[in-house]
Amino acid sequence: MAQTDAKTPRERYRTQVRAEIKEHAWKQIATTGASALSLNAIAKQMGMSGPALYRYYASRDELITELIRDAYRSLADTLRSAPVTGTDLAVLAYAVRGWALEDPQRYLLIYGTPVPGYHAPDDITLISSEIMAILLDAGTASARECPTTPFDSHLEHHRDWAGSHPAPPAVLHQALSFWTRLHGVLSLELAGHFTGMGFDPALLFTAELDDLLARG
Amino acid sequence: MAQTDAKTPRERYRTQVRAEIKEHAWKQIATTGASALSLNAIAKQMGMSGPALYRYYASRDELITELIRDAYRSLADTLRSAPVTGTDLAVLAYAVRGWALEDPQRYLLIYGTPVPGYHAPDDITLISSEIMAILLDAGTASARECPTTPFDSHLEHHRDWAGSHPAPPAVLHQALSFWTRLHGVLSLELAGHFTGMGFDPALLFTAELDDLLARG
DNA sequence: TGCTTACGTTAGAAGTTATAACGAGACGAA
DNA sequence: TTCGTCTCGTTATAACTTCTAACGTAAGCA
Repeated sequence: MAQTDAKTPRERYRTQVRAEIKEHAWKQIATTGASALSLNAIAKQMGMSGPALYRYYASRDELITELIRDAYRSLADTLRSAPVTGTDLAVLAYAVRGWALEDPQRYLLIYGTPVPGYHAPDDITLISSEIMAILLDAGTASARECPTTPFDSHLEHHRDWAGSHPAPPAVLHQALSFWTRLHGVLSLELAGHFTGMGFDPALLFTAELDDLLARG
Repeated sequence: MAQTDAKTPRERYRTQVRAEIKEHAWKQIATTGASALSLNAIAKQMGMSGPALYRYYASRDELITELIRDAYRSLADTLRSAPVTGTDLAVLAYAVRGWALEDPQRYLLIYGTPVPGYHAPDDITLISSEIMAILLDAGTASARECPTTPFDSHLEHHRDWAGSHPAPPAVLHQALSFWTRLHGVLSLELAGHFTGMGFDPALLFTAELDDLLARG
């Protein structure tokens, strides 16, 4: 997580309290959602009175931003340490799904409805592109011949987001489809839009994934 | 919209004020998002003081529920009046996209991150299944032969959500994929996750749609 | 042994949702 | 027209929220 090996005892205490605050914040978010996160409630749970928290986080937004950052990093770490055996984009998909189901609110904190005014700091978009790079790596490894679509041609000249990654347009396209399709199923499932419909969301997830991998 | 032809002048006034409240609520949601909707602010904009609104809506949740209901109905109406010319599921897709871009927060109010405790009333799920029925109708009209997937078999015995609709499993599957894929692209686009990436979200939307319609 | 700095406290401002009590006025009926 | 009822909008209040300000204490450092 954060730098635990601080120099002064003060810094060590500080980072430990910050971590404890985030701990309580996650517990609260898991049950009430991020929009209902209350600094006051966290403070009371920790046995100290309201404004004390502002020594550690300048505002509620700063705490949430840190939670978002941690969530992104957790997802990136999960994907990086997924047992990708050569051509398996599917492993990444199930890693994402497992990570999302493990803590739905954590997934929704990243990919759910954003606050209109909010703008993510640069380091968060960095982690985001790190995640895309992992997808591109796996996609490149399992690349296969498939007809070029108009969107592929478009990506040929609009691939800034891929940075200097050597993946061809078809792989870029596959990574984007991978992202949007899995998010489509996952977000609707986590938001509860499938409840009561009767079918198994896991099977729809697998079906979407299979269709994506068999494309061409 | 609502019943404008009420009997007594009192009821007429009441429904008009309720409509005006929603009007202001939508304006506020469009800029600040639903989570920041303030009854007090609406009241002040309408020239009356805070608690007066509670004569018209028992709580903030009730107002938001009504907004969600209206949003669902608006989407259903948009789809029903879309110029579906026989085999065109694509027309429905662009109708959805147009409706979503017209007021992103309205789309996110329906398909965005829900409040964990919230449970939609029955009439809302009715409208939701009405929307699914429209998709199934269009899918049935443009049905084509395609290999049966494991998920199709699953849907054969888990199709309660389709009610008594005569669509075969392959069409049910297509409707679900239609829903999840378009939502995947749309929600990420509306949430701003594509900003700065350089490519055109509309083209990715079209690519996903084309791939869906060419499946088989 | 001090000095400094960080921490936690209480007090308070400016918001929010929501309830309670009250006055005024509009509506419907006699 | 007059009268009773019922609805509406008001103010006051409670219980929240985030966040700032001022103050005392105590821990760390020289």
